[in-house]
Amino acid sequence: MPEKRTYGQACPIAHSLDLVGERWALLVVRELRLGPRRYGDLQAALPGIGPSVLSQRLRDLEAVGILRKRGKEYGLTEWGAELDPVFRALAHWGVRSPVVPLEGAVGTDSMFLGLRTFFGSRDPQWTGSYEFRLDRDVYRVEVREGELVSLWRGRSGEPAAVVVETDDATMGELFGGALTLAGAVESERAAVAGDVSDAQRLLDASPLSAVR
Amino acid sequence: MPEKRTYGQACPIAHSLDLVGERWALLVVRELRLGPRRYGDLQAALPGIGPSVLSQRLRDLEAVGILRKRGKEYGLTEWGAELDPVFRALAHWGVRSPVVPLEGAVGTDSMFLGLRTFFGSRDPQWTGSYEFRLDRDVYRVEVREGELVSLWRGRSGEPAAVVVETDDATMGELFGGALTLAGAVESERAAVAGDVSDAQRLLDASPLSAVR
DNA sequence: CCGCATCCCCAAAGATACTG
DNA sequence: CAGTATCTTTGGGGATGCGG
Repeated sequence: MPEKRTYGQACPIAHSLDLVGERWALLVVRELRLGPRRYGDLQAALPGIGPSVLSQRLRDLEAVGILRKRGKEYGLTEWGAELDPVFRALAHWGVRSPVVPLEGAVGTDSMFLGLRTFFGSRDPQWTGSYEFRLDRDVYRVEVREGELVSLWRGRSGEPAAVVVETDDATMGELFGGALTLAGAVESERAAVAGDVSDAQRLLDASPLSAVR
Repeated sequence: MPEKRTYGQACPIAHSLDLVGERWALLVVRELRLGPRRYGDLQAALPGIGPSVLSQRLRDLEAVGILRKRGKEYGLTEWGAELDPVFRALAHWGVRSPVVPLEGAVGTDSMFLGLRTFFGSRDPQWTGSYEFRLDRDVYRVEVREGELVSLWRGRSGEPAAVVVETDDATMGELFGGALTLAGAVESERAAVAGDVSDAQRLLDASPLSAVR
């Protein structure tokens, strides 16, 4: 039995990289940040990973306690979820990259993860709950006293104050600022139950354009 | 010419990993966090890396603008230095790892990087400058109004208020809390010019034991 | 010496096929 | 759908060598 390949350093950074530094590992974890997913979901979200590598990563990450398999779903453990600051730091650094700009289609997960990462508001007056029903997934967002306190895939217990129903493409335009929610409702590309301008506020709270 | 291997995703996290996600890449950057180093220094600090991989990483990291070669020294660019929050996040996560505890000798760089990462003090009264002369390297630390404002390898312009001269091993014990600076001076394992208790305060400001 | 390039070998990743 | 099995390709680890 060959022993696992490691950097063999006492440094906590090297240790972290021993755990999540393998190719694809952090991207697998990223896919679970908004909630549990199944094997097929991960494979679809990570084009190019190949089934054997995905299996390997899932096994490794579970072995060290970053994720746990429950039935057919893989979900982050509490400790795995604590990688959040790492993702935040990487994302904040990455968007400032002078290297060839990012291109390609963004999935809906990425949009909401971007909201979580770049959410900016300290308005203590602002409290609200939002639900976005898209083509495939539902996202639930909770803002309390100006802080984004929770953001998950899938509907939550109690109903949200504002419910937005639209398709993935329109959602992208809404997050990108190319379209306002009022405009989308006007052209019947979105339906809203609740306060439209309140939901618009949430869309504006992720200053993606301001960062680049 | 085969085009570079990339995750090919628009996500800023994936993009970051395209830049620093290759094996050894982040550890090379880590070695430069306290100041420029030469090829041989890096090779010595990264046992097992192998010369070709090190060359490759240095070339790649320079190509994307994370580091720059000046004469024989490799140093971080401003953007490269902005990876600091990533290292902080990784270190904070890594020390909480439930996996087999870190073992092995820690270099002096790691000790001072630990100080930078886990420095905890908000005492606005505290301002001071410190120089540590060890076996091979000199480290310069600056605290202003309770904040660690600078920490570099090599001596700085003006002389520090407190100068500690000792060997690497003793320094490790000092940071680990196994030995007090007063005790080290007593047993002639360290020599101090300036306020001993002031320097001790700095050593105590990195609550390594409190973290685990 | 130091800073690499070269070579060889193995382990990990990519691609595809296949099975419960 | 959820993976395993197999094959090929690529990249990393380690030793050696060579030029400045």
